[in-house]
Amino acid sequence: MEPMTARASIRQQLQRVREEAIVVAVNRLLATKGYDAMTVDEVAAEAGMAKASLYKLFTSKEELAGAAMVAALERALDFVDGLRAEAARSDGAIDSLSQLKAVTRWAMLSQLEGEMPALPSQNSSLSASLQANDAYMDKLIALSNKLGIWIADAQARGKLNPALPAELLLYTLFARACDPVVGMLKASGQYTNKQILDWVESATFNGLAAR
Amino acid sequence: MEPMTARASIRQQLQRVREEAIVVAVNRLLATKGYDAMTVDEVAAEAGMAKASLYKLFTSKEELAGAAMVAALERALDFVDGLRAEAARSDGAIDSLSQLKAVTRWAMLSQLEGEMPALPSQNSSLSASLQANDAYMDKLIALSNKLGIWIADAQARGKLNPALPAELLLYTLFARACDPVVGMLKASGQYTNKQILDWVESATFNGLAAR
DNA sequence: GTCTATATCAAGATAGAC
DNA sequence: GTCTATCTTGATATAGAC
Repeated sequence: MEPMTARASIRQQLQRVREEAIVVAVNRLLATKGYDAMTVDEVAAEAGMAKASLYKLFTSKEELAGAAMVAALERALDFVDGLRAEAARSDGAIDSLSQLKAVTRWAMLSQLEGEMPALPSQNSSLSASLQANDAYMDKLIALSNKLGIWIADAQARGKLNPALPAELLLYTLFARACDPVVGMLKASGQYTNKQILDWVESATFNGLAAR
Repeated sequence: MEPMTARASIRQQLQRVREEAIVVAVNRLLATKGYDAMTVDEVAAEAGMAKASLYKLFTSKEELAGAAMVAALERALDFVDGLRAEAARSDGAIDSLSQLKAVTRWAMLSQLEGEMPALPSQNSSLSASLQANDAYMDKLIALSNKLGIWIADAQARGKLNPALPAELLLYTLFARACDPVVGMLKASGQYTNKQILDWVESATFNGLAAR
């Protein structure tokens, strides 16, 4: 009996490694080309296996995208939790606005490095399947809740504009994670990543108008 | 000879009407579903003709999209020219920042009404063909130049943040025309169009942070 | 369990009748 | 000039050998 479970465990680990390779490939392709332009052939090639093998682990292209989106949300949640832990250690020296700015910068940097899968534009066939994906929805709601707490706090303290609905603030932060402006500035090739992040952060929180 | 030219002119007008019906249909579909999800069958159905007839007037799906994008840029240029005329009449009472805000609101309202075709996300097969489309590029550059003049003026007068590169300001205004936040707020169904426009305009120019 | 080869299908594009 | 019917292609998904 021991050998059997050991063998099973090894198999599971191998399978897990292959699954992760696939998810990484999907993530990169979603970030660079988007869902529609991504083909399953490309995913298989990049993950180093035949397409049929891939379909043993994931039953559809939509499921592939779902797994990559879940992984991206997990990274975001990890980052947010890291910030919370840091803030707890710093004993109140880090306010919620700084944390929101840090998440925004992290998301934009991920985009610049080709690691942030693009949000499904509404009406895509993808968005329907994502909304039916429990793992995805759970993570999305968890992330929204954690950001929502910071937003409410920042508004209550007068750091974020209290006249704006919290919903708009949340959506805007999500939108920055796949803001085309970031990619356009990078494509122009004249600026460093730090400049781009500083400017877009400034534009997001302080606005385009002079203060 | 007269009858022939008269007949030809009538034919041309009929053709033109049909072309416009097609462009309107493409525009609506691009605004609601995006390029990839839009099918030529849908376009033909919505324009009220067979697909083969449509292909007599436009040689490819990419050309369809190009024509719709050109029409959208022409609407934007018309609106901008209208603002310039108005400002000329008002004798300096309307400053460039107000004009930029007005264009932004107009673009977002067009989006809310399903009349603003979505910008091609980079790396799309569409963006390559658009960059090879002279009519499109001419209008795009013309619009960028006119907005660029307002931007430079507003920065020189200290109305727009002079620390931000003009390129970022321009890209940001274009991005607002297809900002997913606008659609998400509308989808929530709780807000009027005016509220949405006011809030997103405020977020864009004044920032999310309290002033 | 993995791969080669193939089925299936949707969508862009066209032929040919009228 | 317009339409019906068809071609063609590219991509998702699967069958079956090993």
